[in-house]
Amino acid sequence: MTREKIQQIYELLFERFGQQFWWPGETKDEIIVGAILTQNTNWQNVEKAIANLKRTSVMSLDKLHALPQDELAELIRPAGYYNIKAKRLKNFLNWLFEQHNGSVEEIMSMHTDNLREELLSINGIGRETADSILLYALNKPVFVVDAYTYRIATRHHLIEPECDYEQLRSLFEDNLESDIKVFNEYHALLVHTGKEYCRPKARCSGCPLEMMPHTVETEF
DNA sequence: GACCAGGCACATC
DNA sequence: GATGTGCATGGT
Repeated sequence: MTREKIQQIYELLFERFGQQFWWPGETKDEIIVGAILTQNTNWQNVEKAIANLKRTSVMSLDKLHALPQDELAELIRPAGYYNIKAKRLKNFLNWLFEQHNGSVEEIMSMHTDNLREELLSINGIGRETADSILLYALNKPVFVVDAYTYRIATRHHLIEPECDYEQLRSLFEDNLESDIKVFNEYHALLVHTGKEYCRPKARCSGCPLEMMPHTVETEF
Protein backbone atom coordinates (compact mmCIF):
# COMPACT_ATOMS: atom_id res chain seq x y z
CA MET A 1 0.00 0.00 0.00
CA THR A 2 2.66 2.45 1.07
CA ARG A 3 4.88 1.19 -1.72
CA GLU A 4 2.21 1.94 -4.30
CA LYS A 5 1.66 5.43 -2.87
CA ILE A 6 5.38 6.22 -2.97
CA GLN A 7 5.53 5.22 -6.59
CA GLN A 8 2.26 6.93 -7.50
CA ILE A 9 3.50 10.21 -6.04
CA TYR A 10 6.65 9.99 -8.13
CA GLU A 11 4.64 9.38 -11.28
CA LEU A 12 2.26 12.26 -10.59
CA LEU A 13 5.07 14.70 -9.88
CA PHE A 14 7.24 13.65 -12.81
CA GLU A 15 4.26 13.75 -15.16
CA ARG A 16 3.45 17.29 -14.05
CA PHE A 17 6.90 18.86 -13.60
CA GLY A 18 9.24 16.66 -15.65
CA GLN A 19 12.98 16.26 -15.18
CA GLN A 20 14.48 18.72 -12.67
CA PHE A 21 18.15 18.56 -13.78
CA TRP A 22 19.59 18.43 -10.26
CA TRP A 23 21.93 19.24 -8.60
CA PRO A 24 22.04 22.84 -9.85
CA GLY A 25 25.86 22.97 -9.97
CA GLU A 26 28.47 22.41 -12.63
CA THR A 27 31.14 20.40 -10.81
CA LYS A 28 31.45 18.00 -7.91
CA ASP A 29 33.31 20.68 -5.98
CA GLU A 30 30.50 23.16 -6.51
CA ILE A 31 27.84 20.62 -5.48
CA ILE A 32 29.67 19.85 -2.25
CA VAL A 33 30.05 23.53 -1.40
CA GLY A 34 26.41 24.19 -2.28
CA ALA A 35 25.26 21.34 -0.03
CA ILE A 36 26.87 23.00 2.98
CA LEU A 37 25.88 26.55 2.07
CA THR A 38 22.20 25.70 1.58
CA GLN A 39 21.69 24.57 5.19
CA ASN A 40 18.45 26.23 6.31
CA THR A 41 18.88 28.79 3.55
CA ASN A 42 17.13 29.82 0.35
CA TRP A 43 18.96 28.54 -2.73
CA GLN A 44 18.96 32.00 -4.31
CA ASN A 45 21.19 33.24 -1.50
CA VAL A 46 23.52 30.30 -2.03
CA GLU A 47 23.80 31.19 -5.71
CA LYS A 48 25.03 34.67 -4.79
CA ALA A 49 27.68 33.16 -2.54
CA ILE A 50 28.82 30.71 -5.22
CA ALA A 51 28.93 33.54 -7.75
CA ASN A 52 31.33 35.35 -5.40
CA LEU A 53 33.55 32.27 -5.22
CA LYS A 54 33.61 31.98 -9.01
CA ARG A 55 34.25 35.69 -9.51
CA THR A 56 37.33 35.49 -7.29
CA SER A 57 38.46 32.21 -8.90
CA VAL A 58 38.31 30.09 -5.76
CA MET A 59 35.43 27.76 -6.65
CA SER A 60 37.40 24.56 -6.24
CA LEU A 61 38.21 22.48 -3.19
CA ASP A 62 41.96 23.10 -3.69
CA LYS A 63 41.57 26.87 -3.71
CA LEU A 64 39.11 26.91 -0.85
CA HIS A 65 41.42 24.80 1.27
CA ALA A 66 44.17 27.37 0.75
CA LEU A 67 41.90 30.34 1.48
CA PRO A 68 41.92 31.83 5.01
CA GLN A 69 38.67 31.20 6.85
CA ASP A 70 37.87 34.89 7.39
CA GLU A 71 38.23 35.61 3.67
CA LEU A 72 36.02 32.65 2.87
CA ALA A 73 33.41 33.88 5.34
CA GLU A 74 33.25 37.27 3.65
CA LEU A 75 32.76 35.72 0.20
CA ILE A 76 29.92 33.47 1.31
CA ARG A 77 28.20 36.20 3.31
CA PRO A 78 25.03 36.28 1.13
CA ALA A 79 24.30 32.65 2.06
CA GLY A 80 23.68 33.63 5.68
CA TYR A 81 25.26 32.06 8.82
CA TYR A 82 28.47 32.90 7.01
CA ASN A 83 30.85 32.51 9.95
CA ILE A 84 29.59 29.09 10.96
CA LYS A 85 29.37 27.93 7.34
CA ALA A 86 32.96 29.02 6.66
CA LYS A 87 33.96 26.96 9.67
CA ARG A 88 31.95 23.97 8.43
CA LEU A 89 33.46 24.17 4.94
CA LYS A 90 36.90 24.27 6.51
CA ASN A 91 36.06 21.25 8.68
CA PHE A 92 35.09 19.30 5.56
CA LEU A 93 38.16 20.44 3.62
CA ASN A 94 40.53 19.65 6.49
CA TRP A 95 39.06 16.13 6.68
CA LEU A 96 39.35 15.65 2.91
CA PHE A 97 42.93 16.90 2.66
CA GLU A 98 44.26 15.41 5.87
CA GLN A 99 42.52 12.03 5.72
CA HIS A 100 42.09 11.49 1.97
CA ASN A 101 44.78 13.48 0.15
CA GLY A 102 42.23 16.07 -0.94
CA SER A 103 40.93 13.53 -3.43
CA VAL A 104 37.25 13.29 -4.27
CA GLU A 105 38.12 10.25 -6.37
CA GLU A 106 39.51 8.54 -3.28
CA ILE A 107 36.41 9.05 -1.15
CA MET A 108 34.21 8.00 -4.09
CA SER A 109 35.92 4.61 -4.01
CA MET A 110 34.94 4.00 -0.39
CA HIS A 111 32.00 1.85 0.64
CA THR A 112 28.96 4.07 0.96
CA ASP A 113 28.17 3.21 4.59
CA ASN A 114 31.74 3.88 5.73
CA LEU A 115 31.91 7.14 3.80
CA ARG A 116 28.58 8.27 5.25
CA GLU A 117 29.82 7.58 8.77
CA GLU A 118 32.98 9.58 8.15
CA LEU A 119 31.04 12.50 6.70
CA LEU A 120 28.68 12.51 9.69
CA SER A 121 31.67 12.62 12.04
CA ILE A 122 32.66 16.02 10.61
CA ASN A 123 31.38 18.88 12.76
CA GLY A 124 28.80 20.76 10.70
CA ILE A 125 27.95 17.88 8.35
CA GLY A 126 24.61 16.42 9.39
CA ARG A 127 22.43 13.80 7.73
CA GLU A 128 20.91 15.90 4.98
CA THR A 129 24.20 17.52 4.03
CA ALA A 130 26.02 14.19 4.03
CA ASP A 131 23.34 12.52 1.95
CA SER A 132 23.19 15.41 -0.53
CA ILE A 133 26.94 15.10 -1.04
CA LEU A 134 26.70 11.31 -1.35
CA LEU A 135 23.92 11.34 -3.93
CA TYR A 136 24.45 14.49 -5.95
CA ALA A 137 28.23 14.89 -5.87
CA LEU A 138 29.45 11.32 -5.43
CA ASN A 139 26.68 9.37 -7.22
CA LYS A 140 25.92 7.07 -4.30
CA PRO A 141 22.42 5.56 -4.03
CA VAL A 142 21.21 7.40 -0.92
CA PHE A 143 17.79 9.05 -0.66
CA VAL A 144 18.03 12.63 0.57
CA VAL A 145 15.51 13.72 3.20
CA ASP A 146 14.75 17.35 3.94
CA ALA A 147 12.06 19.59 5.40
CA TYR A 148 9.96 19.29 2.24
CA THR A 149 10.20 15.50 2.29
CA TYR A 150 8.92 15.50 5.85
CA ARG A 151 6.11 17.93 5.18
CA ILE A 152 4.83 16.15 2.09
CA ALA A 153 5.19 12.65 3.57
CA THR A 154 3.34 13.56 6.77
CA ARG A 155 0.61 15.57 5.06
CA HIS A 156 -0.14 12.53 2.93
CA HIS A 157 0.03 10.11 5.90
CA LEU A 158 2.90 8.12 4.51
CA ILE A 159 4.55 8.24 7.95
CA GLU A 160 3.72 9.50 11.43
CA PRO A 161 4.71 13.08 12.35
CA GLU A 162 7.03 11.80 15.11
CA CYS A 163 9.26 9.98 12.64
CA ASP A 164 12.99 10.68 12.60
CA TYR A 165 15.33 11.25 9.65
CA GLU A 166 16.39 7.63 9.24
CA GLN A 167 12.81 6.35 9.25
CA LEU A 168 11.92 8.80 6.53
CA ARG A 169 14.98 7.81 4.51
CA SER A 170 14.06 4.12 4.84
CA LEU A 171 10.51 4.86 3.75
CA PHE A 172 11.76 5.92 0.34
CA GLU A 173 14.84 3.70 0.01
CA ASP A 174 12.90 0.56 0.93
CA ASN A 175 10.05 1.28 -1.45
CA LEU A 176 12.00 2.30 -4.54
CA GLU A 177 14.60 0.55 -6.63
CA SER A 178 18.07 1.56 -5.46
CA ASP A 179 18.72 3.77 -8.47
CA ILE A 180 20.60 7.06 -8.26
CA LYS A 181 18.60 8.45 -11.18
CA VAL A 182 15.29 7.84 -9.37
CA PHE A 183 16.63 9.10 -6.02
CA ASN A 184 18.01 12.19 -7.73
CA GLU A 185 14.77 13.01 -9.52
CA TYR A 186 12.40 12.14 -6.67
CA HIS A 187 14.09 14.37 -4.11
CA ALA A 188 14.30 17.24 -6.61
CA LEU A 189 10.61 16.85 -7.43
CA LEU A 190 9.69 16.91 -3.72
CA VAL A 191 11.63 20.14 -3.25
CA HIS A 192 9.97 21.71 -6.28
CA THR A 193 6.53 20.63 -5.09
CA GLY A 194 7.23 21.79 -1.57
CA LYS A 195 8.28 25.23 -2.72
CA GLU A 196 5.29 25.68 -5.00
CA TYR A 197 2.42 23.96 -3.22
CA CYS A 198 3.28 22.60 0.19
CA ARG A 199 4.19 25.68 2.16
CA PRO A 200 3.66 25.94 5.94
CA LYS A 201 0.09 26.66 6.96
CA ALA A 202 -0.96 27.01 3.33
CA ARG A 203 -3.54 25.13 1.34
CA CYS A 204 -2.28 22.76 -1.31
CA SER A 205 -4.48 23.99 -4.12
CA GLY A 206 -3.12 23.20 -7.56
CA CYS A 207 -0.74 20.54 -6.27
CA PRO A 208 -0.58 17.40 -8.42
CA LEU A 209 -0.99 15.43 -5.17
CA GLU A 210 -4.16 17.26 -4.18
CA MET A 211 -6.31 14.32 -5.20
CA MET A 212 -4.49 11.99 -2.83
CA PRO A 213 -5.66 11.63 0.79
CA HIS A 214 -4.04 14.37 2.83
CA THR A 215 -4.36 17.06 5.45
CA VAL A 216 -2.46 20.25 6.20
CA GLU A 217 -2.82 19.87 9.97
CA THR A 218 0.55 18.23 10.50
CA GLU A 219 3.58 20.49 10.74
CA PHE A 220 6.98 20.59 12.35
C1' DG B 1 7.59 44.17 9.90
C1' DA B 2 6.76 39.28 10.20
C1' DC B 3 7.70 35.10 8.23
C1' DC B 4 10.24 31.82 5.68
C1' DA B 5 14.26 29.38 3.50
C1' DG B 6 16.85 22.43 0.49
C1' DG B 7 20.33 22.33 9.05
C1' DC B 8 23.30 21.62 12.65
C1' DA B 9 25.48 21.70 17.12
C1' DC B 10 25.23 22.66 21.72
C1' DA B 11 23.26 23.97 26.36
C1' DT B 12 20.06 22.88 29.64
C1' DC B 13 16.68 20.40 32.02
C1' DG C 1 16.04 11.77 25.54
C1' DA C 2 13.42 15.82 24.56
C1' DT C 3 13.30 20.66 24.08
C1' DG C 4 15.15 25.36 23.20
C1' DT C 5 18.47 28.49 21.10
C1' DG C 6 22.15 30.71 18.17
C1' DC C 7 23.65 31.23 13.72
C1' DA C 8 22.28 35.68 9.36
C1' DT C 9 21.14 36.98 4.71
C1' DG C 10 17.59 38.17 1.39
C1' DG C 11 12.91 37.53 -0.79
C1' DT C 12 7.76 37.78 -0.19
